[in-house]
Amino acid sequence: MAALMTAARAVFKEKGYADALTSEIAERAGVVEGTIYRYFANKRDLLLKVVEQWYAEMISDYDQQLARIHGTRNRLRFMIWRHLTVIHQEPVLCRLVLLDLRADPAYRETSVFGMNRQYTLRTIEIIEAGVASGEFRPGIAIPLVRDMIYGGIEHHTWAYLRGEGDFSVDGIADALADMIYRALAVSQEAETPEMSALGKAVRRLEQIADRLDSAQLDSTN
Amino acid sequence: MAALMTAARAVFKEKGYADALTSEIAERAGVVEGTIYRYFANKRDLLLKVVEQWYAEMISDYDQQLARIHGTRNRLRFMIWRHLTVIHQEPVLCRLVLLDLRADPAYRETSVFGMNRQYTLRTIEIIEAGVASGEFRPGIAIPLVRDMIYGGIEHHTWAYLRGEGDFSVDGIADALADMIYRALAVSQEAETPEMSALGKAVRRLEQIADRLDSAQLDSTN
Amino acid sequence: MAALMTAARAVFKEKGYADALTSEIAERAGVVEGTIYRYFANKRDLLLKVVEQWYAEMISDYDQQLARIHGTRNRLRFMIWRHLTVIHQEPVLCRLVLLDLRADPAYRETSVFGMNRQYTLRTIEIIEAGVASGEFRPGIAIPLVRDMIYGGIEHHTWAYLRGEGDFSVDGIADALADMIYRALAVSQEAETPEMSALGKAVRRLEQIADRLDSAQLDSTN
Amino acid sequence: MAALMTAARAVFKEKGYADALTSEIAERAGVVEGTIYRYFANKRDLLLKVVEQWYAEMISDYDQQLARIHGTRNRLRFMIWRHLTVIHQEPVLCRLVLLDLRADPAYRETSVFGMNRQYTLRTIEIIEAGVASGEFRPGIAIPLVRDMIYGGIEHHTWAYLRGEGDFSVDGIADALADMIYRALAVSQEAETPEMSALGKAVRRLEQIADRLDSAQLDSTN
DNA sequence: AATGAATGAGCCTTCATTCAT
DNA sequence: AATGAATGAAGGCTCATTCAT
Repeated sequence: MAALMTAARAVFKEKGYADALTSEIAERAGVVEGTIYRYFANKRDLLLKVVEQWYAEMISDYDQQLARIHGTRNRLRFMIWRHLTVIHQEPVLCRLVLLDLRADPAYRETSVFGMNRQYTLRTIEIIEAGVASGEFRPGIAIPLVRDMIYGGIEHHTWAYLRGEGDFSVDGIADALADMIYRALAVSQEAETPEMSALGKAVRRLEQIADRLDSAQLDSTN
Repeated sequence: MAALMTAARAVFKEKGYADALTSEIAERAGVVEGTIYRYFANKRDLLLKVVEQWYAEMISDYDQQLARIHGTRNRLRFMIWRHLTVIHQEPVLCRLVLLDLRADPAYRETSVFGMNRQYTLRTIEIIEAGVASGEFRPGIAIPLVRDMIYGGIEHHTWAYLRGEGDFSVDGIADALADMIYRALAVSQEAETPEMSALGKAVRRLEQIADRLDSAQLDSTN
Repeated sequence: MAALMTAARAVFKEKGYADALTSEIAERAGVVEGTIYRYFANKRDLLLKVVEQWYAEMISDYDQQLARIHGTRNRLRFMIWRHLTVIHQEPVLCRLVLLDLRADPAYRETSVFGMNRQYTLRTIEIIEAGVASGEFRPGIAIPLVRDMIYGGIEHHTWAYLRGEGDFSVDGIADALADMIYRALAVSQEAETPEMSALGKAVRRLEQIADRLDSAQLDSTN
Repeated sequence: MAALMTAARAVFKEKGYADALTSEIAERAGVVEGTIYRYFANKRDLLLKVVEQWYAEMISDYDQQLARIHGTRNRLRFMIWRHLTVIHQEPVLCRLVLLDLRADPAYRETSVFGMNRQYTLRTIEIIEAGVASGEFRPGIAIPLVRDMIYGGIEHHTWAYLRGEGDFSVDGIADALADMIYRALAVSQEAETPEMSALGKAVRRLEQIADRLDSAQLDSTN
């Protein structure tokens, strides 16, 4: 039931999982507590369904945006930037996933586990494509790279997830994307001042080209 | 009191924080429950003290071992390998830190926060030394590198922390150390004469980009 | 829930507040402990509700009886006599109010505070009416008179409230009513033996008239 | 031990009895907890001794001041004013006596009970002297007067004892002393000749009342 | 006289879940 | 489909007092 999902999402966002009361969720949805159990096996199942829906929204959004971005470096940066944005916008839901779902022994049997796989799959595909095109070295431990990205972001944003201070989505995205790119790139010769400047110019042009693509898409819809 | 710390550590390792009973801790230490509260403010304080002691042991061990290891790459790999080893040997205590301590809003005021800083400080110093010696590039976002290392490890070992399967300490240590090294190392190539021509090309590209940017801005406003 | 209120009242009367166990209250009401907390915020709230109900009973009883009693002196004596009777019949509940409720810093925000106001309001109105009719002096500090009455009664019955000995409701009522009347009456000439005897006779006749009134009321219902 | 008494009095005044910790009392006295029990049977005994000492100070002070005050009315007012002053200056200690000592079933066996007797004895003696000198009526229920005074004051100052607002020592002393005086004073008027006729009328009324009483009894049985 | 470490019993409260209506 | 009243298990914490040294 949509009203229950909406109510649950709101309450979970305000209170977190443990402090969210089924009674409050029911009240906000305009039903009695017992009704929850007609649609959801238990409170945890309700959380699972809420997070599932959230992931579905995110994945769909990723695909739309990613379709307009070209170049391994840009796409990689986008994935990082987008994930940082999610954390920045929904810290409480992120905490729920990290603490209440991922830590559960049954997490792997969970639908959210699968959706998270999908969620990070784009990053892996970008890296694989980079390897295939020769832009990245062969023999890279790709899952480990994925963990460096997502784990690095998670680690870096824990204070924010805890409710302390803030962080710069763009700044972190730039620095992290650069570092990951360097770790994977086939040669490291690029670091003369001229090559660095060339890289920047090329990236600018690519971004402009992306924007032109998007503009075209928008005008045709 | 040592007996209480030992007992608490054992019970926390077996049951986790929430499922650890103060009554069981007291019983194993051979005292009554009330005695716990002469030495510790509450159950959480007991956890804090246990983790503190554990960190102290680890930090001391690190320093002893690190003194014998030379070379940036070796030292970096050691830090990674050692952390992986800790997770491999004490997954439950690691979970406690990750889930029960780090997520707490008061974590920053905690002694464990400070010890964790110390714990990762070695890694930061190694990187700084690498930069100072010219082995690593200048201008590296060192805290972010730290987060890639520890967050990457954490992310990679979550299944194990959850109690699923196993992981290869040495394999991960090698792959991760290599990746981090590449991300930080200066380029091996020297500057070539043709680079001056590159500079000219770059400047031309930048001018094109500027023109395109201006054109877009005009049409969208 | 009525059963819980009944059970709670009984247990509070037997054990006092601190020694009353929620488990026993629940058991006597034939429900489980948790059920208490569906109807009452906590143990103290339960006490509050029990005392509230008791006050409501008393106030209603007062009004019924007071309607049949005429004459300032008689009405004043009735209020005193009735309060003494309450203490005589329910010493433990009175102790609860005096020690556990009235001493609480939040007492003033309590519903019982308001009901106690109502409870003593009758006395104040009787005195006010006495002043209005010229029977009592003008300029009397009425709240202080109320405190002399209720405080005097309380002070006088503390040994009984403590469980020691007994006291004569009628004797104290007579003596106290007389003293209060004297303190308030407009002239004190009445104290010749003849006037004293006259007063007694008149009061007897008034009481008989009251009884006749009541009898008539009863026979018409 | 004086240091313990001083420390205990301070802590009791700050925290009240229940919230006063023996550990804090010991600490302030510069001894360890166990030492308390060398001088006092238990925490309650410590409270008793502290209150005893306080009463002794007060009684001595009373006697000094009372020696200089003459006239029944003045002496009575002084007793009232002095008691109000005590409450005004030491509300917490007063609460301790009222709630923690007086309510105790063993209060009567307590030394404080006796001292409180002494404390109020002065008031009783003043009234007795008033009766002996003919200033007050004979046949007064003196203990009840004492209760009206001390109970009235207590009732009137409960809000203050609870920590709410303030009260005027002098204003209340005046009003209460006046009221008590009126309640006790003999009538000012002398007997008049017509009173003998009144006697006859009274006797006739009594006879009517007797007949009515009998009639009622007959019809209801 | 003083220490100070150890005692130890006991109860209020929570809230997801159920199931007869 | 919805109600909503009832369930019921479980555990951290306190602090005055003791007693061997």
